[in-house]
Amino acid sequence: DVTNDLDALSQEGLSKEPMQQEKEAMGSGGGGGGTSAWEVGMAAERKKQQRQRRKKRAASTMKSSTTTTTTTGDEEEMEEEEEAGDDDEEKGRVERQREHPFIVTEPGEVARGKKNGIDYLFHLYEQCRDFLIHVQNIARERGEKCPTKVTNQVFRYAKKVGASYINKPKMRHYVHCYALHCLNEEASSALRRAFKEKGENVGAWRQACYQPLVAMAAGQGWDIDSIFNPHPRLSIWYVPTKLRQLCHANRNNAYAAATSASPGGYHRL
Amino acid sequence: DVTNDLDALSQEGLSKEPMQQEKEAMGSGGGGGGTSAWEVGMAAERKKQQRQRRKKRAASTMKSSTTTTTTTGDEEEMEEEEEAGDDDEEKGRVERQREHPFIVTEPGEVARGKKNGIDYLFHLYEQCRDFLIHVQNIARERGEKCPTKVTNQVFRYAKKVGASYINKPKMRHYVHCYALHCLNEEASSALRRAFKEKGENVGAWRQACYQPLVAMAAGQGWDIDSIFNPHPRLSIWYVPTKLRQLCHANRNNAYAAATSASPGGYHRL
DNA sequence: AGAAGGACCAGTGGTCCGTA
DNA sequence: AGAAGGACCAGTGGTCCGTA
Repeated sequence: DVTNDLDALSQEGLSKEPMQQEKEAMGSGGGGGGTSAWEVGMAAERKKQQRQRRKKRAASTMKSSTTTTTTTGDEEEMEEEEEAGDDDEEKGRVERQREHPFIVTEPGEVARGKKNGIDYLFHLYEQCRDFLIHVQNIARERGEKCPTKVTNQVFRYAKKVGASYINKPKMRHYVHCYALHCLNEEASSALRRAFKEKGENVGAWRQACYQPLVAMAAGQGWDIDSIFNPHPRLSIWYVPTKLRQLCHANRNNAYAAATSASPGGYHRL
Repeated sequence: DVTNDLDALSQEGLSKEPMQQEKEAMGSGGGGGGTSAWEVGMAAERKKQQRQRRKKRAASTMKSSTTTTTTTGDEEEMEEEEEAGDDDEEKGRVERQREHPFIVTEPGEVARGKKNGIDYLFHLYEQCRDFLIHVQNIARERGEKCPTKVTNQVFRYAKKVGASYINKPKMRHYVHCYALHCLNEEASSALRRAFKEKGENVGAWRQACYQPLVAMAAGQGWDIDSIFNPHPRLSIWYVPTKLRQLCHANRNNAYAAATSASPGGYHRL
């Protein structure tokens, strides 16, 4: 009942075709307030990206790919003025819709071509937080138990209110990147600029986000939970397994180093 | 590896045959310190209850009851000096072992006959807390995620270290009784005395434990979580569904009463 | 009838791997 | 090769109901 039009609207044009059926389901209601600084920054981009939204709703029978047209990945690094592809409609194919892949952008930068930027990625985390708050309010109203984290229930709610571009594997995949952004925006921004500069792909940037977090945890006895939990926007996210493991491994290494600091293992005695 | 002999030992003789195989598995190691006030109080009772512990380990094939000997429930309200029944061994049956049922006892009172008292019930909750703390320590040591509640993992751990008399359905069943004990020991004790006096069974006492808790929650806007969470011994237990529902129902009733307080529903206008 | 607890079940956290 | 996400799976919270 409580549909979150605001969040859905703020999406407009950011991901290239984020929600065909969802828009239809919600109606494309006129712009409500609450526009964030980031959304304002994005506004300039929007005009050139407001098309392609029809396309048959992904039929559930679609899975049987009749003619395997080997689509080579050449449309990837397209020039920015490709004028927003109606290429899908051209052939009338019923395509599997997915979000455009992320590229490493610096803060404030909008991804061009069929790509999404990192500001957009982080925005998804804030949308999830809003969805969680809605789910919590509904639960309290009904006297049901109230989730403290972004759970399956929250992802289901996101889908229900039309944010089909939000899904669990994606959000879990980049949690630690968002964590760095929350905890040390300076460091996060510097890392993004550096990786953009080097022309690194998203995977490389994502990997590089771990180390600064481990360093922060080291200052808390490698207790990553004590880093996540006190932070209001981060505490609602499960600590990623790999980050937890990295912290643990570093703690053990530090301990091993400390206990064999002097030649001959002096500290062992 | 970290076996919790202490807790297991403190059980000695309280439940009649709490752990036959478990004792064997753990060895009946000599008494370690850490004896609680309640355990001291119980010590006098122990001498008369230190037998019956052999009995074949409950065979897993046991389920097919060959000769259905209709055991009538006459041995129930036995006199207290029944001298601790070796009756099981007498017939050499391979019986399904379970804990003796609870009876309503007043604080400090030990159940006689094949019964367990309420102090013993509450002691089980404290054992679970100890098990949780062990599980948490192990998790931290391994750098794994650390439970904040008594989870399946904790019940599994309890079984592993020999506390087979602890199980999830039982602990969940009486959580709110333990909650009242934690939050208002005076009220809890008074209720126990009253229900023992009236000769009520455990089920009736258990039901009666809900209302005082709802009344406490009412003082917090019927938010039962705000009652459980700040309490160090209670916060590790999930709020029982029925208690949550009762609080919600009472909130709604109170609201309905408030909005139709004057004749003719004045407040509605 | 009253009660203990094995065992089941719907929905979870976690992430792999078939897909594009 | 790099990436998005449907869908699976082991183990969870919750408690019913066959058992004693």
